[in-house]
Amino acid sequence: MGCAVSVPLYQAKAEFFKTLGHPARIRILELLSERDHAVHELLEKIAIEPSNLSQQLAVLRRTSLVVFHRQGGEVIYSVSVPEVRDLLLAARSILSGLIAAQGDLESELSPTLRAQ
Amino acid sequence: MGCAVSVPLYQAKAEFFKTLGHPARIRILELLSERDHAVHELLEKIAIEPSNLSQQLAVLRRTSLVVFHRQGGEVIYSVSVPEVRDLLLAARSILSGLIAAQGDLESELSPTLRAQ
DNA sequence: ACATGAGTTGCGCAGTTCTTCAAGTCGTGT
DNA sequence: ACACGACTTGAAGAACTGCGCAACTCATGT
Repeated sequence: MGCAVSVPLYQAKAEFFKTLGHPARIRILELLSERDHAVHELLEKIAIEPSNLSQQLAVLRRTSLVVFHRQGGEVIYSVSVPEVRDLLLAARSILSGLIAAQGDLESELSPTLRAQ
Repeated sequence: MGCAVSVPLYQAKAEFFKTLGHPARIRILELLSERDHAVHELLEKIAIEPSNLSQQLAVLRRTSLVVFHRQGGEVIYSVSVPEVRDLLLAARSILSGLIAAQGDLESELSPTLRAQ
């Protein structure tokens, strides 16, 4: 493949991970990877202001991780890249490994974090 | 879901992705997932200030993604969680999908962004 | 035409993160 | 004991994000 990309790949990767680096956005992607949701449905399940939700959706749209379409009065979002689900799962497994390891160390110091 | 958690999992995930959301840190992880590196070796391959590199290493250390040990005069870093490699690969494949898709659309609209 | 529910956008402030410079620590060789 | 290379830490300003409020758009129902 010809292809030295001029926006170096590692920078694109960083951008990509940045868009995943926010609790609300993670939550949204998790919900959408179960099934499509209208904005007001997301709103019921994620406790944030409508405008805030809208902004987070805009971030996800900008990186094309989600797409939307109108249907009657509502706007329906869906994940555009199904593999995102795998990525989230991979992250969870790494994460639980890390937490378990730290838990071992910290269980004496701060028992607070343990239960996941 | 049994599981009300003190640090909700999706928040921990977001934190995790945040630590991946920086070009230098991605670069470091990529290099370390090939083989262990001393700091000055990383410095040769990543064009940033020593102190900056050190800070980014500190971020990765804080989340336990890397570990280090001294050996003579140098400090050697290694990835502590080998699965990180898979995660980076997964990200790359999603990313190249996205870039390919966007490239198709944008090549006619804004040739500006392309090479870069 | 108007009101209403569903979403989005613009803006300003508060809080974070990045980056650089200067100063500090820790080993090794002399 | 001293100097030097290899790193790390601290601090401060710039740059960026996140959040809520108010204003706006758009489609539907009356």
